[in-house]
Amino acid sequence: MAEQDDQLYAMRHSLAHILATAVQHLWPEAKFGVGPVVDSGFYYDIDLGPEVKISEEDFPKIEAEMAKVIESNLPFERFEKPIDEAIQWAQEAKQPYKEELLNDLKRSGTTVAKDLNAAELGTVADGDGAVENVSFYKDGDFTDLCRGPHVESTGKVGAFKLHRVSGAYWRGNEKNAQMQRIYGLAFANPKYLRIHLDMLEEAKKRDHRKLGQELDLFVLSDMVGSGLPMFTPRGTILRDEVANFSNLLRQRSGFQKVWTPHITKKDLYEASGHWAKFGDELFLVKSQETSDELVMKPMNCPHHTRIYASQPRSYRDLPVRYLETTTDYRDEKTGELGGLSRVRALTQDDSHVFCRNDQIEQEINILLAAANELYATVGMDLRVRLSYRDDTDAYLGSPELWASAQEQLKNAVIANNLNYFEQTGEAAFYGPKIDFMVTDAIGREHQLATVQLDFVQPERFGLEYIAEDGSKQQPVMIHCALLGSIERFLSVYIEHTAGKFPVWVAPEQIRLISVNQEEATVKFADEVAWKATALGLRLTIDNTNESVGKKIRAAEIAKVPYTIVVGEKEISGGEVVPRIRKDMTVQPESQAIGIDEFLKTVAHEATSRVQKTSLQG
RNA sequence: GCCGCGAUAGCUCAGUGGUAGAGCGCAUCCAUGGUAAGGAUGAGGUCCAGGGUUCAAGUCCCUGUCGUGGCUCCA
Repeated sequence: MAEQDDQLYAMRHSLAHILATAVQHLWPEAKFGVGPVVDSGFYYDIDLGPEVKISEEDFPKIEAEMAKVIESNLPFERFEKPIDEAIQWAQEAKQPYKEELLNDLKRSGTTVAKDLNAAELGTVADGDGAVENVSFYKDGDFTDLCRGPHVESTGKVGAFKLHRVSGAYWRGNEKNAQMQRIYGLAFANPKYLRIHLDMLEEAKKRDHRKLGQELDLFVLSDMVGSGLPMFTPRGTILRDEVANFSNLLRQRSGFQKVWTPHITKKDLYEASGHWAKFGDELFLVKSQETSDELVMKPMNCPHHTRIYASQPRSYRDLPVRYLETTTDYRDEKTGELGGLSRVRALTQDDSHVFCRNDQIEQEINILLAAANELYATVGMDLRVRLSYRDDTDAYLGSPELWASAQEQLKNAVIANNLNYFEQTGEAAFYGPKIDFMVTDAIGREHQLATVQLDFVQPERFGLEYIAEDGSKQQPVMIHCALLGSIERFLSVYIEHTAGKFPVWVAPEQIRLISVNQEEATVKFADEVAWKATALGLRLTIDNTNESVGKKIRAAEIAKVPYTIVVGEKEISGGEVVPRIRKDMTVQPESQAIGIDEFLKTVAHEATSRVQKTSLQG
């Protein structure tokens, strides 16, 4: 496996080189930046000067040129030059970006600038001092500075396709020149490339922004503003269903709902420390009546500490568990906004536990069990990352407290049979945390929520309880949102399900299609609707003057779980043959069932939140 | 925030300086139907907003708004 991975890496690297070769053939003035291997291919950053703009329309031309290079199957020739000669080469070749890289290599043995923080970028400087020699690769007429490895000749590069072009700053710094980044996809053979392209195609079909439009779930408006989606009746059902479930999973363990206002004096965040850290992300609100400086709340924990601190607490009162599903406001950079994944008004299914140190494990246990059940119910694989502190002094709280807390987190994770991995140095400065990573139906992993221990806010807000011995002690805070933000969760969930929601979340659970508009049909349909509503079901009647075939098609497109057609047969027999959405059943054929029994079964499926139907099972 | 691309009917989109279009949806009428599109007719437009160029701008230029791809992967 590792050998194949190495081979694929060399292929992709070689393709970046070939891309550069082709670009040089087409635009001899091109200045080249870096051309690394990435997840599913490679890219190359290229500066063609302010005049030339490469667009996707140029891809066929570039691909054709690349194909020529590949066809000629020229050997990749590797050679080394002393660093000073290499710099001279870059000057002669008029490659200022390469020259800059080489000068960095000469100076520090790495191209990663110190101020970029190599560790943070996930790269390690590969020399601890100045380098003496650097390597080059050459394919026929084009020579490129490159560490390699490359495949032996240009013919052995597998299957590729240029994917997109975008702007990128030289060395990721917006103060630097903007270059054009050409991305390519590359795989060992055409089959794997095909599979990847199909996956991208599938992801496009499932795009929550597209489905949100098609299924009438949420809308955006120029007049409301960027990053401020509004939810339609259907979308609001989705929100309510998932939020209610998330709440239920905690309310049964003693969490109590609280409510806090959406604007607050900024003093609260000065006390919590958020003002100093996130001040520029807060929306400011001006009072016309008082001199108060208010902000829209960006989070809820400081408020919850105020409720906790509103009365003296005994060790007997702990844990105190608050739950609030509420909207927070954050002024994100406009370029970061998109669909529901990143918004400026985000609704958190937030909760905070205030407990004693010795209660951490038990409390984490409750939350993990809830998360486990939530993600099992929505059918997403869950694994967690235990994020611990490292040995630096960047953390607040005593080392003993940290050690104990980390152990308790781990115990709880093990007790819940969670797939986990541990990572040091990933903790927040105020406490260790558990990150939830979920995998969706097409294999993409998303981080949705975290459980975080917090030793800092209790301190900053002077929280306390009276211990058994009469002394004042500081509680620990546990932050948890199971869904994360509802908007972001829905963006993932809509794509995970491709809009085919299970009965419990489906905005419309049953659609009743009338065969005609006769009085008896209308009356029967109304009776069924009445019964369904009494059972808490969401049923709509399609009594439009259209053909049955057309109405069924409409129900299919709306991805309604159950469709029943009602005409004379059903009225006289009292039975229906439900049309079951394909993903919900393993049985190809549907069977007739009494209408009351049908409704009861669906109602039961909704309350038990199953993904598959038991009908005709 | 920065760079690229885009915004035309409710939706998806065509329209390359000279009379605003199609399909779907919607409305009306005919057909009264049986498990993925029955037929006909019709209504529907601030061509994102503001400014400019031009005899003439949906179309070209500038600014803004909104959307979208990227700006993290290090020779």
